[in-house]
Amino acid sequence: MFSYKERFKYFLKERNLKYTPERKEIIEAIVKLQKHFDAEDIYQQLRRQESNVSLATVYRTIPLLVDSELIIETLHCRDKVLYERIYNKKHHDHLVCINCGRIIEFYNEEVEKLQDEICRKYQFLATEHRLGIKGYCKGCQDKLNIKINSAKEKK
Amino acid sequence: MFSYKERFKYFLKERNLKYTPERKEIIEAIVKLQKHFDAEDIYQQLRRQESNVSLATVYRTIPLLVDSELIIETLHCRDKVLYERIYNKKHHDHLVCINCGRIIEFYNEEVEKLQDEICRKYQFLATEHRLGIKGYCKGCQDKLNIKINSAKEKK
DNA sequence: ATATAATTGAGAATGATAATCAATTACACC
DNA sequence: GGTGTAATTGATTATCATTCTCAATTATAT
Repeated sequence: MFSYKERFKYFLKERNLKYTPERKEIIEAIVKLQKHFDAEDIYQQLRRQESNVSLATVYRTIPLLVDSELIIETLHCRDKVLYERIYNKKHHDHLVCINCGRIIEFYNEEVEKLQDEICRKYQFLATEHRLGIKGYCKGCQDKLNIKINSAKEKK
Repeated sequence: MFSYKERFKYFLKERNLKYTPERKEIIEAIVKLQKHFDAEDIYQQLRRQESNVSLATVYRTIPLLVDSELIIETLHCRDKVLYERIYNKKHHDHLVCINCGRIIEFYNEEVEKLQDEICRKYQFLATEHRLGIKGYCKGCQDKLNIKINSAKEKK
């Protein structure tokens, strides 16, 4: 199993692209980031590790990271695109609290199987799938005093 | 069962908001739009029906339409937010072709049940859920000569 | 070492959406 | 049916994430 850096290097070579110090530093930043992050988070992490890679380069590098399957676009949150690392990670889906922003990850084998079934039915070749459930986490339900079965009343 | 217009009127009254000619025209436009649409599509439809409602008002009205559960935000496509009507419509999910943009709608009872189960497990109160599968539709698979099991090679 | 295509940073451009504000208007109350 | 007031509107400007431009630089194949 290759490291993120090795995998990226290989991907770049495969496409006759260059492995630059900037790309190396971005990979190093990505690996340090936890959970979900956006372009600005990567940029901030670069600052933290004394790197001067520009935000433009961060934006330019993101599609390469996505294509090389090191990260994936997961959610849109407040007009921002959020990514997460996927290399050597198990696929999962998300529960997103619309009140506090908390993200709960889950994996359900049955859901995966059903998706395969659905794709077969429509002769669809899936490259990616995403199940996102939005609502209120337990904490916020209590805080807001929302009762089960009345989510629709609450805004 | 109320019409879109009646439902919206009622919603506005409930909140002490006004039922203006502009809002009436927007509702009329929404009802005429097929499938998925964005703010600009609503604006164009308004032009078609001789209405001069401004784009600003369209943007301002969208959250009201969402809150009143007449439309729902379905997908992000090329930096645009797409909506669709949901009042008196059955819930469904989407298969989105990343080559031609075609959207296939489907409904799967099992998936719905599993989602309820997952929410129960995490004590999560769902207000909305979305299952989006991206990939290649049959037509594009043929056109691009993509073989099943090699989606990952293709970009 | 050289050639060349890829890459970079800085800043300008884009484009969807949101905010501002003065003028207008719906509607609850009399 | 008038009145008062808070909501609404159009026009315009602002915002802000993301993309583009371009001249200068650099990685790498030969």
